Amino acid sequence: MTEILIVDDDPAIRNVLKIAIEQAGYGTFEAADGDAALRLGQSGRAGLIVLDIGMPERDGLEVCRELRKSSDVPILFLTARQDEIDRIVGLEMGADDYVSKPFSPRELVARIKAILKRGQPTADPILRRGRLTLDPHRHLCEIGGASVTLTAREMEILAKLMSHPDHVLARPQLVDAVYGTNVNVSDRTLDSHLRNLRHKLDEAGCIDAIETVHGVGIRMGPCA
Amino acid sequence: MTEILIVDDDPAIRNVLKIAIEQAGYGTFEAADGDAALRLGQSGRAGLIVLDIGMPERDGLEVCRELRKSSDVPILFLTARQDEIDRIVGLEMGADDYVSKPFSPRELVARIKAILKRGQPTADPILRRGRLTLDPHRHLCEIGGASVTLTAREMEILAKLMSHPDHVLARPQLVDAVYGTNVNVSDRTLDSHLRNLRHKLDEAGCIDAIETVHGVGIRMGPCA
DNA sequence: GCATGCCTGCACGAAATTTGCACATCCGGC
DNA sequence: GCCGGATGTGCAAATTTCGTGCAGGCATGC
Repeated sequence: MTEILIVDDDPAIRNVLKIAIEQAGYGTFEAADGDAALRLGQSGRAGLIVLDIGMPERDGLEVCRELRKSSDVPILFLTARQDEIDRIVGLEMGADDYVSKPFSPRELVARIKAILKRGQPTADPILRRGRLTLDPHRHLCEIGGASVTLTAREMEILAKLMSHPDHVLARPQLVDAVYGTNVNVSDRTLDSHLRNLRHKLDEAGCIDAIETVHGVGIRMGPCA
Repeated sequence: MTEILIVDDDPAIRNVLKIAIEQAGYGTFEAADGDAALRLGQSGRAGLIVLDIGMPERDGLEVCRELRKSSDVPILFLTARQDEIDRIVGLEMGADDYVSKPFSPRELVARIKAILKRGQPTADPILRRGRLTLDPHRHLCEIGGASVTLTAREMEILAKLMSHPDHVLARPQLVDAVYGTNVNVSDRTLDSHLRNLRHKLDEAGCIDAIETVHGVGIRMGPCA
């Protein structure tokens, strides 16, 4: 049976959630603060996490960010204020959906079912690497919460690099990935894009994320 | 039947693991500390090892490092803290996966099945020899955890040597392996590369890892 | 039509590597 | 102990690979 982790600092709300969700046939377990949420979330026990954003100390966004480093568990956000919503609709968090307070239990359960039904295919393969997040499908890139504007080519190159973390990709491989085979583009062109990409990543704080291995190729570094 | 070695200093956790794993149809046997783990692990009886990182005395990382010198048995780490996770994701350890405490037995079993199913094809052929680890695909070289920077040629030569441990390779063979046949490079050139390689390995602590057999060729020594 | 942004890729300087010469050493056989 | 071939070493030229500044070509939006 799928188990759902409920995270909210308000016991009353936790209880409402618990009842609604269990009545829908899912198991539940709870966390009252960010730290506990993180610990339980990382256990892998949860098939989905209902996560309140507004919590003292470690808030939901932060918990989500941490969790995403090691897990792709679906997350459904609970939000109280409109401006919180703005912060999660972006890809930043890798949130799967959100529900505003006050919410109707019935709607909440419906959202949960929808998320679980669409199953694993978290649809868009969102690439993560350290503080760097890339969603090629939506053409979005963020570093530690700040969004970075990339051009089409930059996005393609970065996506290819990120989909093979740590691996050294030869220039021809990269060119093929971006332009398709049997296309003739100069190595200098690739370099130009790499330069722009590096510049942007550097500015956003990911210094030296793209490494050059002389005579071999390009590698996606840690992006600490 | 596949037998799984459970290593943890906490008897309670060992028991949880034992029950979960046996219920999944695997046999188990246990070790309560690093020394025992090493002894049992080297016996070759285990088809997989579940290894706790946080143990007094000889910790899991050290056990893994030792085991890797002589075995490719799959290892699933148990970790309690995030910073431990950081240390194993690198290639250094050759860990196959990890599970955070507290963990759900179900997930643990799922991970075990996944690892065993994916079988041997540990994907990238990673060369190991004593404290020396070489990953040609990632163009990474590590000695006892410290990374060593190699150039393209050095990497090729070392890879060739490591893929024939203890065998003496004639110079022509080495040259062919690196440059392809019917290429004309001076023996002095190979010597130059060997010199640089030796220098780097020495500095990193692997002294005399590359031996010369006068009149015959080059051999990859133990790299103690 | 014009401004703006992106894609390409040329020319050139900067670096990182590779190569191998000239000479010192070493090894093994006699 | 001496000799010739096999190796190791210091060094610097030759080569290969990169990064950068810059400019033309295009497509898009106004």
